[in-house]
Amino acid sequence: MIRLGKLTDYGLVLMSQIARCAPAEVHTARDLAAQCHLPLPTVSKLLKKLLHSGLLTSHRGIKGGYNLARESQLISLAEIIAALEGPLALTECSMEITGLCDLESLCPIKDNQRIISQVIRGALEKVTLSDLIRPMRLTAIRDQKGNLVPTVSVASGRMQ
Amino acid sequence: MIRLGKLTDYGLVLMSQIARCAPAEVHTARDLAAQCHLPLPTVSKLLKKLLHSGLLTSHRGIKGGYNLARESQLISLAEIIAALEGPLALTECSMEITGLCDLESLCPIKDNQRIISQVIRGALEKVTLSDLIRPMRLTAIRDQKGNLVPTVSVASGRMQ
DNA sequence: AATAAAGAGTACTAAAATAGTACTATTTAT
DNA sequence: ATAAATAGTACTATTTTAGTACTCTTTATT
Repeated sequence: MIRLGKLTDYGLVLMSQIARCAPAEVHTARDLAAQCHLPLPTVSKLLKKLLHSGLLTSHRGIKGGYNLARESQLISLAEIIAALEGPLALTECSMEITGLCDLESLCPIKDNQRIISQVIRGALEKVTLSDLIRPMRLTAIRDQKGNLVPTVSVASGRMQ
Repeated sequence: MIRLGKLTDYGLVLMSQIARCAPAEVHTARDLAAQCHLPLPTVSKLLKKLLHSGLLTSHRGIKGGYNLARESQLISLAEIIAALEGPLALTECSMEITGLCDLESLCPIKDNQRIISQVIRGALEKVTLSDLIRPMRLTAIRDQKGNLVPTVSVASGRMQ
């Protein structure tokens, strides 16, 4: 329904993996790639992006690595997704094609995008990285078929 | 931040255009294309999808056209977006690549996707088509720079 | 009954964004 | 001094998306 892109997904996995460990522990790109079963170059690329967005800190050289810039309760999904998806890509409507919009005084596409983005961002800002990893460890339950299912009660409970 | 795709955007514009008119009025694909400044084949394609999802009704033959299947207050953005984006595309993780997930008992990608989809869907279900068109007509305000900005107060007010 | 206007359905093509890879430079603890 | 790590850039292939064309079926009007 909403496309997040593989890379964004990978990024969330990486952030979760870091968040699950001790706060002081640093993580090399190589270790994270192995733990998450992802290709190393891709992991490096993602970690750099997350670093530039201020969600991670890094230490270079031997014994270097990455770590969370803040506690996991203070990092929202909105931030992580925004860091990886880039700033909301405006449609080309917002530029020079002004001659087309003669009937409406306001461009409806622009407004729709703005409203929807705001709604989604509002929802994602209320869910933190710690919410994302908590149900996986504590509140996983089994459904009728016996499959483990993480209860979303924590995340969705905060929404309303 | 969240990619909706041009076609989904167009679809929202079409639905809004229909919703703005009198409830009994039928709309041909040709008229909608002209009113929204969109190519006719694309509009046809979108209207068919919306029809199949039960959001529109259609009448064939001359004097035919499309109309909303329900009142605009009863159509949520989640429905429209789901109709146009297709069902949430599961990542390939959910299938036969089971050998990779030996360390974790639960696939973290799957869980993330499920949680995020649920959060976003929950937010979009609370916003209706009538919310989408209302701020454009009634509560548009001007910001510091004098630009018209639709107030999202209606939509975001319903969220919490 | 004929006709024209509308939707219904299918298949194909082109373009753009995404994902992935490779390579080089720089930093730093041992 | 060296090895291990991050930092940065550029390139390529694949996939998805967007767009188009064509044919069939239905139906109000004349």
